[in-house]
Amino acid sequence: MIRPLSLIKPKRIADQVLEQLQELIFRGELKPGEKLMPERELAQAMEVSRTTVRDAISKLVVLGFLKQKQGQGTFVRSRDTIENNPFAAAMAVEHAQLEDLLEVRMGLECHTAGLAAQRADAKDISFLEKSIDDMRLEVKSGRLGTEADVSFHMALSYASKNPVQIYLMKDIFDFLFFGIKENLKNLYEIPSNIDHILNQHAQIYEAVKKHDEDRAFSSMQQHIQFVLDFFKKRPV
Amino acid sequence: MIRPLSLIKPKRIADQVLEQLQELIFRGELKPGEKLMPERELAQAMEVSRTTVRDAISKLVVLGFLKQKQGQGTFVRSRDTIENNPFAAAMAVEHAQLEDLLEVRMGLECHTAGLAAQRADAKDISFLEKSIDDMRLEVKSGRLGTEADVSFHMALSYASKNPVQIYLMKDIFDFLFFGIKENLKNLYEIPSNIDHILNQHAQIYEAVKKHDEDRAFSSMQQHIQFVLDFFKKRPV
DNA sequence: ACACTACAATTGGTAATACCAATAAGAAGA
DNA sequence: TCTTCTTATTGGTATTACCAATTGTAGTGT
Repeated sequence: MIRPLSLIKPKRIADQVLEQLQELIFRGELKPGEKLMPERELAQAMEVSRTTVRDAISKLVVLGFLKQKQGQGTFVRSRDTIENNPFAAAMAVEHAQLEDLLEVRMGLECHTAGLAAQRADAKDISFLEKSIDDMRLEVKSGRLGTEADVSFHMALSYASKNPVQIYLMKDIFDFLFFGIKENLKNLYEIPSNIDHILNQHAQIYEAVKKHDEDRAFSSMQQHIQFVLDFFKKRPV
Repeated sequence: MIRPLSLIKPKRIADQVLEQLQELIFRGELKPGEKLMPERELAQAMEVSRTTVRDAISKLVVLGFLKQKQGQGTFVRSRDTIENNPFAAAMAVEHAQLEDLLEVRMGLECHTAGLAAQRADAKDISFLEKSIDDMRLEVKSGRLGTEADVSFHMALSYASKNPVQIYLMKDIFDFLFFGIKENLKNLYEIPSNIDHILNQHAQIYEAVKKHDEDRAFSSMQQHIQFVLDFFKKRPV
């Protein structure tokens, strides 16, 4: 046989069920937050076993499309939070806490701050400065200031001139501010916290500007420790 | 109730099974390509139902850590492709260098070493020790010793008790040792390098064992700096 | 009338068992 | 020796029963 025809696909039933459910979600017929039919009803409606339905649902849960709660039901989850985001996946699978992520940031960003102090050029410095100013403006105009906060940390990553570092930080903050935005609100809603954060940013900025590696490191350390302490005292 | 206690975790059985399997894979006791025990045997060995085992395996398949073949078995899969490895994606998209990745490791692993020094228990210590011994054996038997090297760093991650950290490290080493293995050969092919690395591992181990956080940090710093220097002098 | 308790219904989670389907390896036959 | 059939192994599906968490409601007591 020289030219094999388009090969037959082994039609696993669970995959067919998955496709149907996925299509419902993609088309928007099942909207985020909406509750699915019970597994038993789905199985009966599609004339397959509940085992198979659970298999399909289970995959969609891992992929972040669905969320199951025993005793309540299965719900559609807004997908943009987890799309291709390694941290979202890690946090979901390991059911990790926010503090775990902050610990990782502690390692990553302290080192980054040190690198930034070594390598920052005039452009980087001005970006950092602008982020601090923007955050002040945002807060004064009544908003939370989270966007400018992110800008500051991203500017710092860019100043480190390390592309992998930049990539990772982007993933982290995407997750933080689209995945668990609600949790972070607590931090920003307290005015005194904003002042502390602004001061800490300013200290990091000064250290980077003076190319003081050690001080940049320790300033970042204090900054993240502050956030860490806040969430340890205030469990979600 | 003023001070809420540490809330209890009703861990689902399937998740516990998943954790065990994942740890075997992450620690390198199950190597890529290797075949798992049949589902029926796993269920019997853990004294759970096959349904539960399948549930756990199913998740690991979706996550890309396992691959099932009907009639053959379940096999360990390395997540070294850009589809499911964030670092492979970052390196490819940003055309980053190996040194960039090592810089990120510098931040992540130094901090991790410090945490490990604080939190390591007897089990962690023994895993670290075993990894060093294994690496000596691997080298004496003519092999490169890369697998035991990875095991050491993964054992350190586990000692930090931070799930996000563990997950990230797994991704990094999957990429390093199955994505760009060729580049790393240079490092291991020089016997004196192996000696240095073994000594550095031993120093980290001692520091962790004595719960000396600062020394663990600095030992890891020296270790990664050594590797970094090697590749800077010997561009790929 | 209010608050609390107890019970029942709903729904996802686990178990046990049987059988189907694909694969590989070995046995039987040409 | 090669082919073909059988068989054992192993993942995939189905069925049924029961456990566990959640919610709502009816009942009870004050």
